[in-house]
Amino acid sequence: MTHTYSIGALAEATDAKVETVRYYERIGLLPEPERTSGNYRAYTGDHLARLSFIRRARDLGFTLGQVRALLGLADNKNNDCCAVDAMARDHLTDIDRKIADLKALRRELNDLLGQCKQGTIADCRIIGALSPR
Amino acid sequence: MTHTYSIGALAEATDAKVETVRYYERIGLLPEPERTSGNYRAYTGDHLARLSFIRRARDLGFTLGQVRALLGLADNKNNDCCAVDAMARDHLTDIDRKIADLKALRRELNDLLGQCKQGTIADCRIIGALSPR
DNA sequence: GCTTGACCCTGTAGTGACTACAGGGTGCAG
DNA sequence: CTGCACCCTGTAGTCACTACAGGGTCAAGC
Repeated sequence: MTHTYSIGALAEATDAKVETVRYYERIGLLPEPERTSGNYRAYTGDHLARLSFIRRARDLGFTLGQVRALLGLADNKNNDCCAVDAMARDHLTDIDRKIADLKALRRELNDLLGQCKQGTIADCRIIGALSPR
Repeated sequence: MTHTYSIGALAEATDAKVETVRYYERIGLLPEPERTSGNYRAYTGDHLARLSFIRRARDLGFTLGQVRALLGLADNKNNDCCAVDAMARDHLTDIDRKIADLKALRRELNDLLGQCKQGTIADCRIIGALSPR
């Protein structure tokens, strides 16, 4: 007798929402499970493994499209590792760019706050910076 | 005779899309302009100033809700500056948190890539890290 | 067996900030 | 006049969820 999971149990085991699990099934990322006599979804350990993979990859910031690709690669053990490598490297490049953008943004806001003298809007350096010159 | 702008001209002047300009009008962020006899929107310099403000604030990462609040503050020159200040500070806190999150993510991906030895999926450290233990 | 509350189901729509498309009208240079 | 760029409205799509409506199922407790 193989152990099955309800959708709530599967969601809890993977720190996902029930609705998210149903969403992943709808978009084809997670295979449809068998159903109980009451029409409840009955997930297996394989579903648990797959969903864990998905959530972990999402936690690492991969898009669902990328997750789909990673799953495809993982499903065939003979695939070359370099495609995974390349995806991770591309993703790292994205992350580096986002960090740089955020740092530039932080610098600019800090500058504006540094000029802020506490008064009325008429004197406000931040509002002034947003307004056309 | 006051100068007016077509939607295309306004969009170009503010580095926005035409569709975005219409979107802002629909959500009430940008006031509806007069129309030409051909039913084309005829924007004024005031619209240009307001849209410039909006785009600039978006560039700084403020949400549209925050932009709406900033516009409200800017519209009354007698408002106290501290509300603007507080919004900018909150935003800075958000940015700091995002940077920290991205850095943690980068560290983790770097670790995984560092362990990557180039082989098949069966040996892949990244796939291994994503798969349940 | 009945009740009740937690959980499940499907279908649909909403979030935020855009973006794209369909189908049709306007303006103007050539 | 023609052709092309631009305009219009209305609707739907993107991404990754998230929420809600209305109804069914399950199981513990009485």
